[in-house]
Amino acid sequence: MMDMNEAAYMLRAISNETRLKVIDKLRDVEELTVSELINEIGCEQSLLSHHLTDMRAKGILTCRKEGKNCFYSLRNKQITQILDCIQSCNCN
Amino acid sequence: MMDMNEAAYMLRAISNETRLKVIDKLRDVEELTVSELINEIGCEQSLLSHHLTDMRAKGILTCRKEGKNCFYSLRNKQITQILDCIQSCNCN
DNA sequence: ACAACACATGAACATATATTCATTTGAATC
DNA sequence: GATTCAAATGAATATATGTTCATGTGTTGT
Repeated sequence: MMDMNEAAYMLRAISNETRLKVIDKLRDVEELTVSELINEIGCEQSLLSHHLTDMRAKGILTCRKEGKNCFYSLRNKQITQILDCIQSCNCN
Repeated sequence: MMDMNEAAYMLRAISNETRLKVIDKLRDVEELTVSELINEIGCEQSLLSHHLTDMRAKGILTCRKEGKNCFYSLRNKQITQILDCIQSCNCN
């Protein structure tokens, strides 16, 4: 049987508007810098940074540094399926 | 584009160990009483009741009263796909 | 060396969520 | 009608999560 505690932990790590937007933005592109994400999402720098740091710590994102920039990408693209899931559930 | 705020709201409504267990238990059966859920999950009555009430309010569960018992079921079975999703992501 | 840029960090605070405990409600049984 | 059972509710508390603001760090360009 599945570890529901672990599952809940991972779900909590993405159950936030900003975080879902990050995942959505990274859906079809390989990587984006923090600045690009800020512009796309329209979120304050510090707030986004906190979210990114935590998502990285939880294994949802990875980042690659290059000069001044930091390129973020999804560690596992499969996570985007959850977006499709909720949508198809139309639990609204 | 998808409403990420709404999506996050629904995800938050299930991002909890007990709640995921409820969904999991209701996966393959039509309905279960609160007492049955308590036994299956091993959760305190009041705590489970709070979760059930909230999940009902958020449209994840429905319930049918019959005598002393209350039979809970998933409003939309599709929500169980999210469990498969997280599992296949093996984000752990 | 200094300024500007991209991003991270930490502390403080606000808000949301989870948990417990005591009590209540309604239905069934005696 | 008093007791028992199934479940819900409310208040109080604990814990987690989100947000802001000020500051720090490393890098680039001058």
